[in-house]
Amino acid sequence: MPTKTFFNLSEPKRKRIFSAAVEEFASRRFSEASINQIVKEAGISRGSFYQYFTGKEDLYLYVLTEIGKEKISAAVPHQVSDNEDFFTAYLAMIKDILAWARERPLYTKIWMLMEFDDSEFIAKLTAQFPNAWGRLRELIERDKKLGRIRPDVNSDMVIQILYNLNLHFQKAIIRRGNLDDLLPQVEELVKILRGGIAIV
Amino acid sequence: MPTKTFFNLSEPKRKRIFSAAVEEFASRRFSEASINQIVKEAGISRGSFYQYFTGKEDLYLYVLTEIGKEKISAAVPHQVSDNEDFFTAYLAMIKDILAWARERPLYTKIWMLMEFDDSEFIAKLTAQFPNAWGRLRELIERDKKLGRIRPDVNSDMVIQILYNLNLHFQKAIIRRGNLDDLLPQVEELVKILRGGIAIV
DNA sequence: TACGTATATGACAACCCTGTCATATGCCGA
DNA sequence: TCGGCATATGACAGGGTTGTCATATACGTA
Repeated sequence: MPTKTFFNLSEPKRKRIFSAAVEEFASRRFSEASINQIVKEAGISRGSFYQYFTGKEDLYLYVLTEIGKEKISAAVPHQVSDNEDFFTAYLAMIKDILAWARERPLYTKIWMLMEFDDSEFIAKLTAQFPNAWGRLRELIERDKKLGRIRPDVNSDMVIQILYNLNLHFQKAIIRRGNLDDLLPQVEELVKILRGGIAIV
Repeated sequence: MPTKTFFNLSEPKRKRIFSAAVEEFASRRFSEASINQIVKEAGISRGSFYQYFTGKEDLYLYVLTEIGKEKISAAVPHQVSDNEDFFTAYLAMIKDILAWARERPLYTKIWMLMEFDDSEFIAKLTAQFPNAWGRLRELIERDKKLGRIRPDVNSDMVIQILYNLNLHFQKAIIRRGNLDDLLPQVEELVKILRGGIAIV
């Protein structure tokens, strides 16, 4: 948690620091991110930084919290009804995420880099936050009971497939800003997931 | 390529350096690996290192070449016959990899860490080597013609699914060195890929 | 033995990084 | 105006990294 001193700062200054942090954390993994770079970019002195935050972890947590706040207030949580099956719910969710990725590419990149950081701190962090995929898992279980999904499939594996492919799509977005040909790909993925690829 | 001086060295000394390099490259990504650590472990001086190799890249390339030599001489390349379909071929490939991983855990870890390194050097390196996934793609195409795989599925998407899940498994292995529960997971993945999860 | 070549060495400069701390400046109320 | 508190600063120490280079030692041959 940032210090009282930090919150006493003027909003422009706070935003300057926040932006600098976002920029750094979106370009390097947490473990490689440099406080030096951040203070330079934010135009504050090294000493000041340690008067605002106890260290890099503190700042990172603050950035994540702020991003989370904005995301919650921005995203309209997708409502799932009973006659909407898992597949369409997933597609809707993906569309939400893709929209968010287009709107806030830096935030998305921070999230992505977090995925590829093996530091102790990041491991602990991701372990704490229960992700959105948990809700999706529940949908699979529900559809199993409703007779829409084969009860013998491993729900976790399905989530793993979707989660990792999602990561792949995000990577693609960041590389080449175009996301028009992405939705067809997701639809292709859903098609394969739904019916498999083998001829029986 | 290492210098003439390096190859003039006694075999024990060469092996000592090689082992130290393997150990370092198996515990940190290439970009994070430290020459200091390697020379310390190998018991040679910093100056000597630069008399053997032009730099870290040179050493890394040498290590990869040596590993490649050993792999080629050790692994019996898996032969794919016509009556063996894509799924069993894929499973066989995974089993080969797992066997190799058990035999040479450090080499496998080097290969895994390479996947998660975004440095320029590693990007160029992996771009050069045509990967095993290309061959797998050909198998899918073949099975489409043989009427084993639905011709309307996107082969690239199938490869993407396998590749990204593979990446995920790698990550899990790196985090907690256990690879015993991997095969069941891969089998579950194949099951889903084969027949899908929906009830029609 | 003596000399030239091959090999080994670690100090060095240069460049990163972090966290601290004595000092300086700003601000506000008495 | 003056004191006291809040805030800002950058030099500093200590740690890491890399690549170089003058020097020292070993080795082999004449």
